[in-house]
Amino acid sequence: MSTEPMELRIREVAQRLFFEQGFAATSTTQIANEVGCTQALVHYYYRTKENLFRQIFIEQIEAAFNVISRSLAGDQSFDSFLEKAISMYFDALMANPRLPHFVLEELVSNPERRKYLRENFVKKPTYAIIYMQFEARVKAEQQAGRLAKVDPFDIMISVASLTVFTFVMLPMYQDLLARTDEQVQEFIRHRKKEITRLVIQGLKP
Amino acid sequence: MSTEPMELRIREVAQRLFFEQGFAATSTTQIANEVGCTQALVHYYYRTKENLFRQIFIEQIEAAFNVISRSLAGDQSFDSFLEKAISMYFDALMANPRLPHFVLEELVSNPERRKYLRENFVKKPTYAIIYMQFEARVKAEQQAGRLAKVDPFDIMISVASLTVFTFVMLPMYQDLLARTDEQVQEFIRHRKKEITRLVIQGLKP
DNA sequence: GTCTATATAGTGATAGAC
DNA sequence: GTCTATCACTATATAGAC
Repeated sequence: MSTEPMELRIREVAQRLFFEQGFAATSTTQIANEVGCTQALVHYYYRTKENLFRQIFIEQIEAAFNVISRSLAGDQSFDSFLEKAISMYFDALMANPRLPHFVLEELVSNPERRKYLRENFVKKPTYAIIYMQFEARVKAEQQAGRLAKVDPFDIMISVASLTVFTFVMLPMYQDLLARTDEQVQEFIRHRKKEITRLVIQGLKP
Repeated sequence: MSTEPMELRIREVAQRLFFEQGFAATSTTQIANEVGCTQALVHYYYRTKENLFRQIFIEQIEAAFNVISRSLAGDQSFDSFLEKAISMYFDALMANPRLPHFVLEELVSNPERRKYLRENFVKKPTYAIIYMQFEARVKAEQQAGRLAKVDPFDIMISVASLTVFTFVMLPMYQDLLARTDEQVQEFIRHRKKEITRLVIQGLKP
């Protein structure tokens, strides 16, 4: 039996279920059952299911943006910088493998979530500045002839595609090809190495 | 007013709604409303919602495998081969931009769909042979020193990641950055070029 | 703070009239 | 082949007792 306050327990169980099943497929009744309380209590603390979801969603998006911000710091060579950034994404996501699918699915299928992302992150000067620093860095490398002439935005999208897809496809890999958890872990580590290699080699001038 | 038979009209509307909203978020009542018939008629023709969905899902998966099969034929240089394959995927998906999200989402969130994929495609000798031909081709190129020593499976996954993600992220791009349809089209064409460049450059020895 | 009970609305599916 | 009517179920949300 957990000793945590109910409000927190509800939220933790809700997060796990939203991650596993998505918003639509998770009911407040199921959350209550797994917590061991009544469905009314879920609504007592969070009023609506949407509200409960939003709190969890916001927290996860913030955490993701923090990782991205930190990954762009440092002044090593550009190759080391790319390697470190990709490594940080993979490490963060290995601790939370269902996060990419959860965030992606909600952003893609629900315009309200995109609106939230736009208002609270994309428009925020903090994040705009961070992207501009990345942009400047890329252009400097290109001026120096150390990097292929590729739009910085493309670099970002390509790294995101390769990283996110690795984790989104995990249920398929697990189901179709892997037998043990260790094999799945090994697949992730392998993709991390190959993606790093592909991107660095692919961005050579 | 459409002159097509009801059975077909129901299926077409259902496909559009499943593509736009996914299986869970689409009700047979909504399908009926948009067709202009009663909900009972949907069940008369297809008995269950699951059954209606499966017919559509199967058809789409088959079409996708056909494109993949055809993309692996030919005996040009490996670079031309990669370029042609990626080009075919993009052309097929530009005519059907919501397909990647639809198929991915259902495969990721529903074990039954993966089971279907496994039984009917992955296990089928036809497709196993096609993959082995691709594998042999890659290894030959590597023997000849024209290609980096990368697992053929990694090449497949990387191309899939980059291609699929381009289309899955479209609603976000549209919402956050693009204003017109033409800009979206241009984004897709741009990514097609950049992905082709990245993969070819990234696979150099 | 936690419960029981319930209002309200929506779902997939079927029976039976025409 | 298409409709109306309805069943059994589940959902979110709230009112009110303790």
